[in-house]
Amino acid sequence: MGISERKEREKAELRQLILEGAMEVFLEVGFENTSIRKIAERIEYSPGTIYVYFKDKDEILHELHHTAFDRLMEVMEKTAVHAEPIDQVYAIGENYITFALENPQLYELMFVLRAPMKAINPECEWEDGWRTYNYFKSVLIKAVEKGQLKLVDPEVLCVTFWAAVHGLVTLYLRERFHNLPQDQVEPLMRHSLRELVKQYQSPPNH
Amino acid sequence: MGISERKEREKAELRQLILEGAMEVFLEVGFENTSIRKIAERIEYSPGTIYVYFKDKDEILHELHHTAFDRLMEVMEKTAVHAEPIDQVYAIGENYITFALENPQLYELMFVLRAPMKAINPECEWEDGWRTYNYFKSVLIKAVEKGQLKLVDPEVLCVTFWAAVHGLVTLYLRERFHNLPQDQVEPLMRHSLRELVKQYQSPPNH
DNA sequence: TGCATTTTTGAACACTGTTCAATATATTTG
DNA sequence: CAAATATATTGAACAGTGTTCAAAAATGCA
Repeated sequence: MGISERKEREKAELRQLILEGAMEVFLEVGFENTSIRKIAERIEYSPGTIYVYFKDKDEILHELHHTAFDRLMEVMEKTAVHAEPIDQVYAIGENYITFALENPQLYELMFVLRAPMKAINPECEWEDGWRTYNYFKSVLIKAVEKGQLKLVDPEVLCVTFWAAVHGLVTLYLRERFHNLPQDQVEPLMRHSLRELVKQYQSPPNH
Repeated sequence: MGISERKEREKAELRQLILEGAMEVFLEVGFENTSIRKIAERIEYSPGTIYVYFKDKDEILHELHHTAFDRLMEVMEKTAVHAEPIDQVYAIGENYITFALENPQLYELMFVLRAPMKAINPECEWEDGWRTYNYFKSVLIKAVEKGQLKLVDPEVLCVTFWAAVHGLVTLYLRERFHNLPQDQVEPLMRHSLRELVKQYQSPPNH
């Protein structure tokens, strides 16, 4: 029976079409203005159809958040070209900021908005987030083992660095750096990050 | 003419009543579920009345955000009991985290949500935020001058510390620390902060 | 009391996420 | 091929949202 296989394929294709339309609308008009009706109109289906393929809007946003993580992971893995872990730490931080500033909507979906998290089973893990977290932590551990970072608990290091860059980009994206001269904000953010990592670097031993 | 004075007083009182009702509803049901109709119902007026006293919903949220800053400012100023600026830096950081965790709704209004910022004239300054920012910066400057913090540009110090604690609490409030053992998250956050400030402290001279 | 102002109202508009009986299409059976 | 069945899609309906504005109610003044 090749028919049921074709049907499954078609279902998967329509599901994908919905996600693509959703991503287009989302990137164009932002989270607050993305509606099911707009997505439906974009792909020329009725609003009701979308609910055959997705439980609710949160599930759609969770899927978009998932593909966003794939992109961030790519950006992070590119830093593996650096031979020294400490150089990779700097590179990950810089790329993280760049990613957030270049993809503000995606960034908010991944780390700010509540919606995509609501689609996650409370028991279950936040796999997407954890993948990137653990990648970064593994680099930090290597840097500590090589004596390039001070002997601080890697969990603490990881949370601190992550929170710092997350804080920088979200304060910026949500316009809380409004009073700083706008053309100096991005350099300031990047300077802040470099200085931060520097403070945690091991001092040259005598 | 005492009548027009009384009328003005009554108008101010109703405005205040709306804000109090709005704050009640907001704290009870959160930002996403706060509606003009619910506020109106709470104070037993019709929805239309609210629009006589406020331009739109954002203006109401901006007012709430304003009183929230008054509370945070109180909490910060209490740290002035510390004689040494460096002690005050630690205390401000700790109180900031405590404030955010005890008043999550208010915190999001102040530093996360877009709504209250939309009510601000784009030309104008974000006074509420700037008041607290400058207070913190002045303490940092004192700590640097006293040789308690390393000679880092106070602006960089200020942005870094602020971003770090903001990052910690927002990742927590938006459930991005979901995978960490929940009972260890708050201690971890506070540990992260202490370690951070420690790194920026001046080494003992000679 | 009658008139003029001010204040308050609530229906109406255009949206939102979501549901579900009815319709349309596609597949299988006789 | 035609009828019956199964699947897919629809769009009206529901309860909610922020906001507006003509009408109604309340108040002040002569």
